[in-house]
Amino acid sequence: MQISSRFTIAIHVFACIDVFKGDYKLTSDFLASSVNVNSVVIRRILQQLKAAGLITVARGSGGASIAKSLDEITFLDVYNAVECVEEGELFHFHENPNPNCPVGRNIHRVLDEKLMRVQNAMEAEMQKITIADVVEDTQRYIQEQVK
Amino acid sequence: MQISSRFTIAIHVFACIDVFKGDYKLTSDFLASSVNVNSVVIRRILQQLKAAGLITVARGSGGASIAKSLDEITFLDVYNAVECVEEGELFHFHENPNPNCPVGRNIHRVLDEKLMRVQNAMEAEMQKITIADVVEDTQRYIQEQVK
DNA sequence: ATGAGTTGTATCTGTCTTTGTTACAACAAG
DNA sequence: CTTGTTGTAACAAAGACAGATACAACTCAT
Repeated sequence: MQISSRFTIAIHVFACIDVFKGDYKLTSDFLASSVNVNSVVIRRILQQLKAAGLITVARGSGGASIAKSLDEITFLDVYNAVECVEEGELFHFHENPNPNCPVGRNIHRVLDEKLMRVQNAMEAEMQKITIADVVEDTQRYIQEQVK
Repeated sequence: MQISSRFTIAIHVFACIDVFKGDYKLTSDFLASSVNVNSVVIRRILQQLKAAGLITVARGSGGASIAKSLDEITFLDVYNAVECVEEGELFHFHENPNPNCPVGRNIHRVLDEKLMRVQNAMEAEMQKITIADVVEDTQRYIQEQVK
C-alpha cells in the first residue's frame, strides 16, 4: 500500500501558498487548479493542515496562509497532519495470532520493536526535510525557466 | 495508508517454518492456524515468497521450507516480495499537476529526490533486520516461557 | 492405480479507503 | 444583500484487502 497522494498534494499546496502569496488570493479553487484535483479535495486537506496548526484559512473572505516559518514545518508534520492512520502505526499487524502457538503467542512482542525501528528511521528522515527546502528548490527551478 | 498485514504475516510464517521444521509438516493449513487467517491467504503469500526465491513449497506432498540461510533474508526482501506496489514507490504522487503553473510544472522534480531519501531511509533500516533476528528473539521468549 | 492430502488458482463477497462530485448552509466583506 | 468563499455532508466509482468456497493438478503411500 502506498502513502496517499494527500501527502504530496499537501506539500504542493504549501509551495503554492508561499510562491504566490501577495500576488494571488490562495483560494481552494486556485490551489485546485495548480494541483489539478477537485477543490473539495483541497479543502479537506486544508482542514487537516489547519487542525494541525500549520496553516490558517480565512472563512468567508477566502484564502489560506502558512502559520509558521517555513523551516519549522517538516515533512513529518505534514505527514502526521494528513495521514490519518490509526495510532500512527505504519505497519498493519495481523490482529489475532494464535495464542496457543508458541510463535503466535510471541510474534507481537518480537516484531513490535523491530517495526518501530523501521518507522522511526523513516520519520527521522522526514523530520530532516522542511517546506523551506521545497520552496527553495521550486524557486530555483522557476528562476531557471524564466531565463 | 498502512503497509498491509501481508508483511507481518510473511515474517510470522518464516518464524513458524524455522521454529517447527522437523517437528511438523509446514502446510498452509498449519501455518494458517498459527497466524489465524484463512489458508488461502497463507498460500497466496507463500507464492509471493517463492517467486522471490525466499522459500520453496512442495506441491502435492505439501510443506514449505526456507531457501536461504536466515541471516540472508532481510525485512526488505520480504517487504519487496509481498508488497506489490507499482515500481516500488512508497509515495503515491498526484498524477496531473498543472503544467501551466510554475509550481505544478516543477513539483515533481522538486519532490522526487526528497521522497526517495525518505524511502531509502526506511529501506536501509529494513535491510538491517533479518529473519535470523526474529527467530532468535522468538526462541528466547519461548525458552523463557518453558521454565 | 487409486485414494488421501496438499498446492495453485480462480471466483465471488464484503469491507474499507481514497478520490471525485454535487450540493448547500455558514460566513465575511464590499 | 449580493457575491465569493469555506466547511461539510452525502453519494458514487474505483481499487486494495482479506475471507471464503471450489476444484484441477500434483505427490506419494499403499
